[in-house]
Amino acid sequence: MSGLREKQKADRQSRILGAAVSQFRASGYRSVRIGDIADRAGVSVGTVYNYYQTKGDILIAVVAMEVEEVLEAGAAIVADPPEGVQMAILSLIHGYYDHSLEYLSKQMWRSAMALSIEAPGTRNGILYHDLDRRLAAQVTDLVAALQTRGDVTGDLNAQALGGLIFSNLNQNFIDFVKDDEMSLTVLKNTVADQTGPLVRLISA
Amino acid sequence: MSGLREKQKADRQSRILGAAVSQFRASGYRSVRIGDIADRAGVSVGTVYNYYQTKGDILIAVVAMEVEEVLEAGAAIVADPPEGVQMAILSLIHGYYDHSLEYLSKQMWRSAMALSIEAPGTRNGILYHDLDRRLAAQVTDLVAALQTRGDVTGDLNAQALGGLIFSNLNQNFIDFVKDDEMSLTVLKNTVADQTGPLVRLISA
DNA sequence: GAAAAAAGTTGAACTCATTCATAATTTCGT
DNA sequence: ACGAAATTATGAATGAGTTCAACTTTTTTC
Repeated sequence: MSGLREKQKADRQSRILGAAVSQFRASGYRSVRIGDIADRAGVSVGTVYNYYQTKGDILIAVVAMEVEEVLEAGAAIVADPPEGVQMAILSLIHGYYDHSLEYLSKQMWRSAMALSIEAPGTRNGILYHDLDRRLAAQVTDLVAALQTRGDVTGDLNAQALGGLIFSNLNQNFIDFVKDDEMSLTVLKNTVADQTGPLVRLISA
Repeated sequence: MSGLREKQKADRQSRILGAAVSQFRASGYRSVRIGDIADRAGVSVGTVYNYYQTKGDILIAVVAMEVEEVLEAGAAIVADPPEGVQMAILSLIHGYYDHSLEYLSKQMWRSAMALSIEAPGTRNGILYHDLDRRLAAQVTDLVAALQTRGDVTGDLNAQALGGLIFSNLNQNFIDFVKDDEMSLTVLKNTVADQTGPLVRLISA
């Protein structure tokens, strides 16, 4: 008979998250009030705070879902990269970008990024940073895999190259979410342009 | 007879900015209340809002001071770059980094970055973005100058290379301000490691 | 099965950025 | 120099995230 409480908890947690996500997407993170989320989830304001420490926590939970899926798709590419350095690297990056708006809108990404930058020491900031770190590591893994396969010059530092490529794809993604008018196509082209020279230079 | 008002205005504006900067540096942007700034500046809360539209405006005003000076120092390097691609690029980057904490603390940078990301369409966001854009353009200018001098392979796209280098120095700077423990030395070393391979590859 | 203990829910109260109607001050016309 | 007009200063009121002491519900104990 100890299952009731757990069931109610899981139920409430998912109602709160669901209410939050749909309203964040519809009206933007900022303009959704905790009271709105509470109403839609059928709980009180205080209860929302029993499940998520801050409003930002709810947002970061969504980001985590998104990035976990992105990482999973990326792992498949790293395990068996397409032929050609350019193709391999770009398909990883495009995989990231194409999935990025599955759960989150640009506005939500902006708020999440802002949160993680302003409060890096909080649970949220750390969580976000860790996701970033894992993405960067995955890019490095891909470079290393291409080196092993002989596609990338062996004497180059995979760590450094991975960091360089990741910082570029990340920075361009930031520019993308900052500009509501910018399309995924433009984002991809910009990154292709910027990593293009590098890719040609490192190809064995 | 029409000078009194202007003098008072200039005086108040600088008192407000001064009060804000010293308190931001001492206690961090977030924990300083508008009332604290008003008290220290000898004006009312409402008056602070007559001079700056939001709390963030005050912070961005400081960022602008900082970056304008950085750009000025950078222009001198672009006009007459040190010998060697590595040296030239790193001295520009180091110039940026070394000046970056003149007026702003890491905490203040974090808040400013968060502001600019979350609200890119506001006056503040646009201002910040413009400063970023000018920094990226300066890096591109340096690459182009090095190409003209024959230090960098001529057939490479200076715009793309500049973008790549800038995104990397910017991303690493973000990591730097996010980590209170990280020293300027570590920051410089990381960037040197990551741009190193690239620099070697593009040297004529 | 009832009462005590534990866990969870609630919404009013608190803080702080921002607004706005009113009051004070400076400037201008005569 | 005086009153009207324009500009600016003021701080109480508003709105939203967050906290917390009192109240409910679930679980455990006997």
